[in-house]
Amino acid sequence: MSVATDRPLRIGEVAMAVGTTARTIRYYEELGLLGSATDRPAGAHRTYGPADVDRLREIMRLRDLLGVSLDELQEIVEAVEARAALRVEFERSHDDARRQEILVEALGHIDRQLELVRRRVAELDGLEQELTARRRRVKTLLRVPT
Amino acid sequence: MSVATDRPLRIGEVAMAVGTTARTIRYYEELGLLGSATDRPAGAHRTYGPADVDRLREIMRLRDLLGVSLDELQEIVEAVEARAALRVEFERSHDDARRQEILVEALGHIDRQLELVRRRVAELDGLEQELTARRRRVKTLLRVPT
DNA sequence: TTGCTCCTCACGTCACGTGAGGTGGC
DNA sequence: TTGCTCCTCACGTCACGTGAGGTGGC
Repeated sequence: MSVATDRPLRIGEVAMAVGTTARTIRYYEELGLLGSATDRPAGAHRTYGPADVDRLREIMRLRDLLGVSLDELQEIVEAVEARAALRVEFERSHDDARRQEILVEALGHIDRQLELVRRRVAELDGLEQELTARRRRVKTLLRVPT
Repeated sequence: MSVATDRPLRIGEVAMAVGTTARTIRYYEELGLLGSATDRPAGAHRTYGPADVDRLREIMRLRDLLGVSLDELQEIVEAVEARAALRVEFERSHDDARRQEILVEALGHIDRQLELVRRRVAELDGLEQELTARRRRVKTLLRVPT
């Protein structure tokens, strides 16, 4: 779907792709949410790969949909990193007990996020119920079915 | 469920009831989201009735669940007011054509809000799908069913 | 009268927006 | 070389948080 060249992207391209601004991306880097290339010379352009784009997209989705502060996001991102690290360890490990441990931990991370998502959905469902109830009342008064 | 006295509430009580702070309530009043008692002497305590509490609760819900800015909220609140005014007019009117018009307009307001709510729910559903998919993969690796 | 909550400034903070002035890559 | 996007300060803004100092009602 996207342009399939693997050429590194510049900050403006990334911003456009994920629907934000360059300023926001720099800000997230400053906060440590994005992890900057440590070898970038002062004043040089930032470059990004597909993994960076995915990561930013996920951060923004959590921010928007769950309404968490960037402080809380920091924690979530750390958990995501931890999961990635665990994944690598998992792939390499041949210790079955350790592999089990890693999976259980990963499950915990996922379940905590699911909790947040489901609570939100429930709240939104409540709002939707109310709105549809109102809608029905108005419709009834209009004498037009459904 | 709540304390059933109809005694007017003070700002701290309202804040506690709806889960916010006095500062926020004053700020919303300043922005015109809440409509202040124009006859309150300078320095006198603010008082609130049940209708005020309901209104604040609705504003906060829209803010949190839909993630709209207070600027956009302003518009929504105005729409809510308009609807209330139309409701009064509707009750009093004996002109059937006018009554129809009012209902149609009310329907439009409701449908616009439903649109926002449903879009959000769809986005959250997407996120939930992804998380449950991940969960399933981990579970499979753990060799524990569901 | 003593606490408590309230009041009004007013400055601080978080998550960016928005220029100002300058440098770097097709 | 000319545009364009990028860079780094740095101040502005929105939605409040947080005292500072003072007044008002059970």
